Amino acid sequence: MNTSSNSSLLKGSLSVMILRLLEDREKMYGYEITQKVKDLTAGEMTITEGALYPALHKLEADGLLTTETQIVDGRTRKYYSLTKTGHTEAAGRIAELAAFLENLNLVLKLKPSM
Amino acid sequence: MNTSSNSSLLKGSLSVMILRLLEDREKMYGYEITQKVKDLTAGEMTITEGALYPALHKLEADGLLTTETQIVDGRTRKYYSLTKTGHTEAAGRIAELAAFLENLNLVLKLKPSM
DNA sequence: AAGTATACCTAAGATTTGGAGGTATATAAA
DNA sequence: TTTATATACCTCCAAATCTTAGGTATACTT
Repeated sequence: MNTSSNSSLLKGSLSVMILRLLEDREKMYGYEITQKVKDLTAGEMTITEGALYPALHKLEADGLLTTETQIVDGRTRKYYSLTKTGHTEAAGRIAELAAFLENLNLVLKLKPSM
Repeated sequence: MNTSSNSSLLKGSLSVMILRLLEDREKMYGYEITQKVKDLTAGEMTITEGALYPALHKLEADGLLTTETQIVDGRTRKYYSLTKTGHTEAAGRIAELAAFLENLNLVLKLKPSM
């Protein structure tokens, strides 16, 4: 019965998105990531915090990210950035996702970028 | 530690692939689906049976597919085809996945179809 | 006789995600 | 002044989907 909520992520894509964003931006904090994704997708994609923070913590635990906490305007920000391993892994995982997406398109026979 | 196996599916994409294949083909049986996907992707994508059969059963339970069993060369084949609801739902879910993929590309900033 | 291809299936465990809930500060509105 | 909104972090539970591993059985090839 579930028409499958249009907002839901494909499981596995979130951590790759995080890695990809951090490739471009040096360092970002959690809330910033949610806003950036919302911006990039014109509000169509929402990263929920219940998914984001566990994902960030796992990437950190796996040694791909390091953190640095700052207090800005009285509020705590926890900045994440790629480690050396993180850079390498990011490249690999992004390539892997790209390959998967290509194959997925072959099966779905969707027009390029659609 | 897990470099995330390159063969793994993005969770949620399998059922849409099944629906998409059945839009084109009228009816297919499980084993045929695994081979078709392998064919379309030059062997790069493998649908495991442990994922496929539960997915088929769920689609059937949700009323999107009906089955028809035939015995061919002494072996049982269970053919699946889209119900009327299945056709409608297929269109919706494919469009939804396409929209998600577009947004994902916006975040990943990948070249079209790559 | 044994292995491979065909053809179906299930069960256990891991992973990921969404939703709901919680805490706290700053600022704007009522 | 109180309330709502935006910023900013977090955790727990339940649901869903997948991988791995196992099972059964027939047909064909070696």
